[in-house]
Formats: sequence, structure tokens, C-alpha cells
Amino acid sequence: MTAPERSLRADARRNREAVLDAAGELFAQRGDAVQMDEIAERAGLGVGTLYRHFADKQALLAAIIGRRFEAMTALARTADEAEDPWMAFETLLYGYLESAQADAAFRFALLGPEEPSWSDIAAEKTDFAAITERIVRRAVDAGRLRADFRADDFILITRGAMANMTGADGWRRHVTLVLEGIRGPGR
Amino acid sequence: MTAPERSLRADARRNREAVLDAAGELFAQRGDAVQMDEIAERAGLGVGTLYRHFADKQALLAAIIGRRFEAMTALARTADEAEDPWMAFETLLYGYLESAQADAAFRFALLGPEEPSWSDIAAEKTDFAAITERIVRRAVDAGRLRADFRADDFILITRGAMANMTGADGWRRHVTLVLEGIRGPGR
DNA sequence: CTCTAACATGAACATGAACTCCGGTTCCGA
DNA sequence: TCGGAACCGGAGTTCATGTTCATGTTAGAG
Repeated sequence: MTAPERSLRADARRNREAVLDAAGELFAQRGDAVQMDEIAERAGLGVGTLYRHFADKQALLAAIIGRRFEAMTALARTADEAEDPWMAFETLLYGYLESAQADAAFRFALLGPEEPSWSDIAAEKTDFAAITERIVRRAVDAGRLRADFRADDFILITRGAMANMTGADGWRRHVTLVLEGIRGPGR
Repeated sequence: MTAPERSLRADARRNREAVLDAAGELFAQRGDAVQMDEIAERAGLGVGTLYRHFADKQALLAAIIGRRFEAMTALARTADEAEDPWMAFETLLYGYLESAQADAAFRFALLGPEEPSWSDIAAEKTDFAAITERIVRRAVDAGRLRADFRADDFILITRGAMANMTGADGWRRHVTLVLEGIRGPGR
């Protein structure tokens, strides 16, 4: 996220917003496969203007992803307000995954092997990791999650579900299997 | 896989093999991020030679992936020979995933949203899908897998595990969670 | 209203990677 | 041994996409 310096000229601020909106929609649809020219056109601006506001494509992407992480933090906070620990966990899990489904850029950011990983950055700039940890702990303490379940496992199952987000909603089935386990009653 | 026409000149056959070996190793390490020039150098050949044997990068990749799918089919066949249905299932599952771990190109091919998907192609050209289906059915019939478990679910959990193959072996933990379920004993 | 610093524009440029092309080389049947 | 068809090499072409910059435009303070 590039610094939101104070006192931007009115038209500049308006354009910055337009870039963010256009990039947000396009990145959400097609991940970072979108081209800068496309974003500029969608925003009704020239490419040069994108570069006035963001150093490069990566910086623009970072701004978008950062936004999503803030929304995720808000979601986690809301989920944590539920009295029932399991309800809190489920709200977080499905809310997180539905956001990922709606935003390809967010999904790729989380699935990719970048270094350092986006989730690390998120941990530093937001409270997402901390809140998730609390929600997990609550569910474990209530006996609703296996005793050795950790916040890292949340990342694991979450990545697993996101990997099944091509077409349809196979990811819901995946989550079901993970929640209930795939074993049968056999001896 | 480009046709393995009969009676290739001796040097041509040798070079074709060298290309396949070099590409196999490099693709396995870094997925399709490797460049044609790199493969050529590793094989000790000029790029032109790669293009004599394979129409384009995609075709070369396809040849490599095809090889892996044949190996997977052999693995499935072996697994299916186990008398114990659960043993057969586990052998297939872990064998498949360990191969995926060792080969980035294979992994990306399976995780990517290509159209048609590689698994569809595999189903047409090999017996992998059919054998997997039989193994799954055996485990279900024996009550070792939940009654509604389908071959599609194998793909699901398999993709989920592969998404956790960046660094370390988080994927093993993921598989453990899926096999055992993440729920606790709480009411 | 005026003036200028801030801003916008988009054609031109830089980069990188897939792929082509043809002069030179090698295999192999006769 | 020899002819020529098959094959090889790798510099150069092409194409796609991110990024720059010289020129023109405007907001907004004075």
C-alpha cells in the first residue's frame, strides 16, 4: 500500500480512487493476469496516471490485497463476537473462503509461494492472525476442534479449500469432508 | 505427447531422449517457469532442436506430464493389488502426493484451471481414473471411507494437499487432518 | 483573473521469452 | 566411399507487456 499522503489535489484523489476501483474489480476477476493498459482504460485514464499513483504493478496489487486483508480483519473481529465458539469458527472459515472465492487476486496471493508470504505481511499490519488464533483457541477449549488444532491448521485447510475453487463450488464439499473427516465406521 | 514415430535417426532419438530428460528435471524443479533456452543448454543442444521434436513449449510440457500420468497409473495398479482396501487407498493417496511433491510441473498441471483439465486427459489416455474409482469403491464397501465418498472427492483432497506443498511438509499434516477430521469430542 | 506547480496523457521504449530460419553437419543406405 | 535426406545450432525475429517521459492540461492559491 503506497502512502496515502495528505492533501492530494482533488482530481488526483478522484483518479486514485478510480484506479483502485478498476484494479480491484479486474484483479478480483482474473488475478494478476490483467494488464496495466486494461486497468487504465477501465478507469477512464491513461497508463501514465496509474504510475503516478503506484510505483509499479506490484504496488498496485499490494494496495488491493491490503484492502482485502483489512476487510478480513473486520470479518474476524465480527466472528469473534459470537458467544458460541463453534459459530465463531464457522463464521470466520466460511466468510474467509467466500471472500477468496469472490477475489482471484486475493486467492492467488494466499496460494502463491511468495516470499515473504502475504499472510506474514497481514500478521504484521493487521490483527487478523491474532484474532484467528483466539477464535481457534476458543473452539479447541470448548472441545469443538481437536485438541491439537492450531492456527496454522486454519491456514492449511483454508489453502486446501481455495485450491478447489476452480469452477462450481467443489470447495464446499472439500470443507465438509475436512470438518467431518472422510473415515467410515469400519473396524 | 507427440507421436513416437518409428525409425528416427539414431542421433535424433538420442537427442529427443536428452530433451525429455532435461525438461523433466527442470520442469519438476520449477514448473513451467523454465525457459526453452535453459532446457536446450541443460540437454547440450540448441533450441532449434527442441522445436524439431516438439511443436512448442506446451507440447514438451505435455510429453512430460503424460509420462508422469503413466507412472501414476502404474502406481494405482500396484496399490490396487493390496488385499486390504484401506492399505490400497493409503498407498495410492500417499504415492500420488509424494510424486506431486517431487514434481512441480505435475503439481501445477493438476492444480491449474486449464481447460480441458489434465485429469480429463489422463482419464482418456490412461486407466488412472478407472483404477482410482475401483480403489475408492473397495474402501467404501469395506466401511473404511464414509459411504458417500466418491472418486471426485479423491481429486478434492488431493488438490487440497498439493496446495500445501510450499516448503516443509505441511501437506502431511493436512492429509492427517482430512483423514481424521478436525472435530473434537465436544457435545 | 492569473500563474504555476501538480497532474494527466499515450506513443514510444525496454525487456524478456517463445519461436524461426537457413547455413552447416551428420547419419546411413547403397 | 559417397550422396543426399535428415538433422542441428543459435543468432535473430516477433510478440506481448510493463514502464517512461516529453508535451499538454487543470486545480486552486493569491
